[in-house]
Amino acid sequence: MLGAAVSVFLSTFENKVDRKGRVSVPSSFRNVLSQQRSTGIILYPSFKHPCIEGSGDERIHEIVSSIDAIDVFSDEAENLQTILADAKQISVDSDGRVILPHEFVLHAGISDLASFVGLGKSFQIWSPKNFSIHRQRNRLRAREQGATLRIISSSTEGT
Amino acid sequence: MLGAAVSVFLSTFENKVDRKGRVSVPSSFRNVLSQQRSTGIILYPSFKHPCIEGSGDERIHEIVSSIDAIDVFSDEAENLQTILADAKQISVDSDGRVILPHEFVLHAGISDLASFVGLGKSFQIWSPKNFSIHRQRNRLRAREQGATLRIISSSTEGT
DNA sequence: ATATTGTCCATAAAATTCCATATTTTCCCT
DNA sequence: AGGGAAAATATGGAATTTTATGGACAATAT
Repeated sequence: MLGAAVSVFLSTFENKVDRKGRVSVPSSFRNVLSQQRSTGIILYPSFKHPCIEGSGDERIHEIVSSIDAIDVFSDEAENLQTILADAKQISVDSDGRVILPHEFVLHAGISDLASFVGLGKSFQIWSPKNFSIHRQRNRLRAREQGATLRIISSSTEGT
Repeated sequence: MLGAAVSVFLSTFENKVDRKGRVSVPSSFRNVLSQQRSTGIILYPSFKHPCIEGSGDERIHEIVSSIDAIDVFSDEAENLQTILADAKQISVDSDGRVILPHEFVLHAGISDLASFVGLGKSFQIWSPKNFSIHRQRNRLRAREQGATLRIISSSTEGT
């Protein structure tokens, strides 16, 4: 275990998917999950991208309360409810591995490698090939939209 | 180290990278980090230069809160998440050393020496050769542009 | 039965801890 | 101020632990 314990999902890890569909959850992600007292991980297909969205069950509670907070019959509420309907709770075995549900694997185009991508409070699981395309596109856009960097540097200013 | 306890990353230090990829973090940098209560350091590849960007780990929390402050599905949020996906948290061992991640070493063209360059609130890690080129270019440009520099005085400085 | 799931063991690679040493720097004493 | 003991640094290497990953086996469900 890494001495440093930042409690957010960080960095990208590429792990192998074996013949039985098992794949190791990166150990630093497992640490974040255990800090959240998550019994397992929650997975659901992304509707924006060909990837799997993942988080501890903390995140699901947030989504549930968001739904409560908005109009029950609004489109937004329905979108969020779709997430819940599609989500699955997956248990992590004693060696730190999970089995990715078959439908999700198809949705993400994953075969024998899976990229776990840390996004702070949540993470994504991609096929490495799709992820590198996505990443490249994001980098280009981030460069065009200089605003991003401004936000960061202004919040550092305090210190 | 008792010296001048300046709480910003300052000056440049060239340290050896051993066979295992370990390199000592300059002790004055370590002092800054411990003052910031950083348990480790955050590293990520620079978009602008062939070098590694570094800072204390509080920066990650700033980025995560920036993400929280905006719409989860926006481009803006994704831009910021890209930074998290590329960043790594590295722990500093009891002897004050870190292991530079292989991808970052490649990006920066580092082999057996690494230059730690203090930039105030953050720092960079360069291969000494690339850094000297970079510095030279910066100096030339500064001279051509007349090196204007506006100093913002802090509130305590009166006048 | 047959396929799927969960538990357990084995192992190689990588990371972390621990120890050793040479060189400085700091500090104290006379 | 100078000498030297003590602490701090940068660096090398060894020992130990953690990970990721593959396979065997029993338990379950279809």
